[in-house]
Formats: sequence, C-alpha cells, structure tokens
Amino acid sequence: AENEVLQTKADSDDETIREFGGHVSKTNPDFVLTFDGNSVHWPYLVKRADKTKTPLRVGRDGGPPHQSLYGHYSLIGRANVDLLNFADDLYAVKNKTIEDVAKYLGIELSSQNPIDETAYFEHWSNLNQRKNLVKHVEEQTKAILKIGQEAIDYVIQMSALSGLPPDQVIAAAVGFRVDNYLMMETHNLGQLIPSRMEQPIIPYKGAIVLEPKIGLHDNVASLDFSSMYPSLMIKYNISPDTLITGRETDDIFEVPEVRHRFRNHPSGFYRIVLTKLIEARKTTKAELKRTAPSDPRYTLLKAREKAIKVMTNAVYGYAGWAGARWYSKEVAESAAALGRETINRAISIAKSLGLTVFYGDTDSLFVNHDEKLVQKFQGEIDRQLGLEINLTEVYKRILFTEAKKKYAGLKTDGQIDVVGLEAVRGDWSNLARDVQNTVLRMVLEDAKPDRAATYVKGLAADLRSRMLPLSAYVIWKTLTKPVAAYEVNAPHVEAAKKMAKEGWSVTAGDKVGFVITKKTGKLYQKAEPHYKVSTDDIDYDYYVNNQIIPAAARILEVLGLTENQLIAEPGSQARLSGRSERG
DNA sequence: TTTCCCTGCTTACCT
DNA sequence: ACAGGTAAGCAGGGAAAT
Repeated sequence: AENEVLQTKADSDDETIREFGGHVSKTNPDFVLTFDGNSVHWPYLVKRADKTKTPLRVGRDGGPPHQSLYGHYSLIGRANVDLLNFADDLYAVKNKTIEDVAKYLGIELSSQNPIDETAYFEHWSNLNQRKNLVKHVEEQTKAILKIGQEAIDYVIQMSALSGLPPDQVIAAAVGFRVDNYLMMETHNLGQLIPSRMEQPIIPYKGAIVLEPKIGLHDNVASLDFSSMYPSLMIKYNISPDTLITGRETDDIFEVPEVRHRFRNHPSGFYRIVLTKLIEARKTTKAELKRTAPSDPRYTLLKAREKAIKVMTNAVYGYAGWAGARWYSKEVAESAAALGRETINRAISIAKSLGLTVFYGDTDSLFVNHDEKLVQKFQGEIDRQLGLEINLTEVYKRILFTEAKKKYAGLKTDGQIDVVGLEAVRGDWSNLARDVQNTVLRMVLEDAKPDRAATYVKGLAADLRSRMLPLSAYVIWKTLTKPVAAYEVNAPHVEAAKKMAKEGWSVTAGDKVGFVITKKTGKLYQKAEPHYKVSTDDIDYDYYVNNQIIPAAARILEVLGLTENQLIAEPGSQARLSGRSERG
C-alpha cells in the first residue's frame, strides 16, 4: 500500500539486506529519500552487505549504491536524495534533526518525545523499551517522507536550472550549482567552457555596515535594494570578459574606488546570464499571480522562483570564489565597490529628503516610516540611481543594540523579528533564548524595561526551583575539525572527547550537546555530554550568570539597566558577591 | 598570589 | 566546498594589584 512502513522480522544482516533490496525492487521508486543517508545509512548498508557477501539490490539495474560526486551515493536509475542536504539550505533550522526540520516545515509529528540517538542502544537492549524505539524509527520514516514531499519541487527545479541531476544538485555546494548552470548557458551561447584553475585566494573589501542608532524607535521602515549586486553587474557590464587590461579608453566605465575598467559593449557573460535569470524570475512571478494556490502548478512555480532567486543571489559570491571557472577578483571587487557607492548615495538621498537613517547593512536601510517621504525616496532611487528599492517591513517599534547586526523589531502584525541576537543563535541554551525572546516582547510592547527586569530577577533568583527540563540547559556547538586538531581547550571539544572515549564516533561537522555541571575548574572541565547529565548536576550559577543575565542584559542595557541591576535585589550585597566568575 | 587586561582561537550570525 | 563584515565567549599568558 502507499506510504506503508515496512518492517522486517529478519534477525540477521544478510536476511534484512536481501529483504530490503526485494522491497525496493518491488516498489520500484523514482526517488529514494534518506536523512543523512550519504554519511550514515548507505555507507553502513554497503559495509554490512560486503561483510555478509549479500547483494544490496537497490538500483534499477539490481545493483548496489555507488559513491558519486559531492559526497553523495547514487543508485542507478533512481534519484537518491539525502534530505539532510536540503535541510542545510534551511538557514532558520539551527540543529538539523528530522524533528526540527519537520517542525519548521509545518509537519505534525505524532510523538512529542523523540528518542535521542545516544539512547538507542539502551532502548534496544531492553525488550520493553525496544517497542518504543521501533515506534520512534517508524515516526521518523514517516517524517522523512513528508519532508521529501516538501523538498521535491525545489530539488527538481534546482536540477532543471543548474543542469545537475536531482540527486546530485541537492548534495552539491552552491558554487558547483552555479558553475554547472554557467556551463549550461555557455553551451547555449555556443561558447567554450574555461577549465577550472588553481587560484590563490586574494581577499578584497566588501560591504558597508552602518553604526546603529542605539535605542527604541517607533514606526520604522526597512527598505532593501532588489538584487543589488546582480543589478549593478548588469548595469555596468561587470564581467571577466569585459574587463579591460590594456590601454583602451573608448566606451568604458571605471568603477569608483577600485578603478577597474569595463567595456560598455558588447554585453559580457555575467550581464547576459544575470539578465536571463532576472527575466525568468519576473516571468515566473507573473505566472504565479495568474495561478490559484490550489492549482498543482502553484507549488511548482513557487519552487522555480525560489531556485532562480537562490541562483541569482549566488553569482556575485561565485565570481569572487577562487574555485570558480569564471573567477575574477576584479569583478567581485567591483561589484562590492559599486554596492558601497550605492548605499552611500542612498543614505545621502534619504537625508536630503529629511528622513532619519537608523541603520543599514549592505543593501538595506532603516528609516522613519513617513509614508510620503519613503515613497519619494523610492522614486529618487529609481531616478538618480536607476535601481529599485523595496519597502520590506514596517516596524511599530524597533530596538537597536550597540552592536551591528543585532536588533529586534515588533511588526505591525504583532510578530517580532529577531536578528543576530542570542535568541536566534544555535549555540546558546534554550533557556537563554527563551528568556531573551520574553524580554524582547515585554520591552517592545511596553517601551520600558520594568516588567522585563522584574521577570528576569524573579527567574534568576529561583531558577532551580522552576524544575525546567534538562533540554533547556543543553548547549549545542559544531565540531569543525577532529578533536585532536584543536589548539585550545573548549567545552564542546571536551564533551566530544568524553563521547569518543565511550566509543561514539565524533567527527568534524557533528553537533555536540553539552551541559555545564557543578564540577570545579575551568569551564571546559565542567562540560559534560548532555546525555550523561541529570538535572541534579546542573551548575545553576553558570546558567544565571553566563546565560540568562547576558542574554537579558543585551536588551535591557539599551534601556539603561546594568547586569548587576538584574541580579541583585536593591540593597542586597550578598547576591552581588555571590556571582561566579566570568571568563 | 590573585586580579586585570589583552590577544588569539573559535563559532555563528547578517547581507 | 559562493563573498566579506561582525559579535562574542573562553583560554591562556603576562602585567598590575594585592
């Protein structure tokens, strides 16, 4: 039956593998979906099939999977899609678990308490608990299918655009998707494809980030240039094949600041492909407007539009990537310089119209939302710069911290946008994130810190009696290299070492969950793998002083409160001296 | 001997 | 393993304070 979860009663590897192959042949799917299959399930199955000398018949040819490009396994005649690769494109999902990805995509899961990998063995060993483990895996299997249904249109559209097969395109890094897309277009133009060359990495100056106007501001609009870098590259014909290296002076454009020169005519390669991409996106958007959301083509068009957008936005970065076939430092550097000129001129225009600029980053500006002035501003950007700037959001109230790239705004629909702050960082505890989100809502709604300060003080005073689940205290950090390669001690590395000692395979790219315990010594000596900790072991002082207070203070300091004011009841010196050391 | 301050390593975020 | 710009915590070491 469709969407049926198959379970085997086989009790040996060879029997299980044989049965699995039989089911694949019988079902004969076009797509095979896994979650982390390229790193875990396929290599494992291949190894066990080898060891037991059992044929792993999963391809349409009845053959085994083959290791392919981009760290991916391919099945002959089927598209083997590893949905973890799709999840990597979902920036908002911090910890790429099946459960978190499903939740983000709005997929309902019937089980609320998934079993952590580290508890699998224990569940398997205990016959009563084994049932729960089987149930859990069944739930995950169903979730993977649903995630696949959400991903499939995007995968197919990205494949159609880039020319890479659907199973490869999602495994391929962004640079290789662009590379392949450009190769396709070169072919369409009847031109030759340059070979990839070893290039030294030469850094260059990038975008401008403005100093934010610290504090709470009411009625603020955010505006964004639409496709700023692509638009500038098209406008000034910035491309490797239009770059002038000789003495030409006729019909040329010199980029401000960096002084690279480009021919105005004929159109260069990047102008041609970027124009094509932008036109394709416009066409798709127009078609979407004519299509009812219930129409099956609607999701397909949405996916196509997203794929085109992703590709368009990646071209500038690609041009500055030393591994690109069409690498040109001059091109990337010129686009960046033109971007800086653009934002600077936009700031001048805004100010000349009487608008206040609160903040800006690369291609965005935050100004007071005076509707008439903002419209006039957009008109002037079009007239003076020949570029489009869109009103993307209106905030009833917005808070800028002293730091760049960290702010939060209350939108007109009551939702809060949080940018860069601890609340959106995956390497802070859920506890700290929840506290900061709560503080932000209180502050943005009240426009004063009192309610939030009382809340934080209350929580800090009796954290342990709140009996929060352990998951509130777990901190997740990525291991970016093998544990032995680290130069300095760090809590997540120490926790990883402890896991390795117990036989867990911890490798670069893994997320390590740890909890700070009451043990003595440096912080890294207090860190324990999350699954080994009980709530009795938690160092509550650390979580108050180094998680809750800093996360709350980041916001409340903007309104004049200090960290100390959040810890101490007025006049209580005892608590002040009771703080644990910070760094 | 303890505290303070600076620097480098490290991770994650923003556009 | 698309780009550069930015914040921030912790470790470690030496200088300054006790």
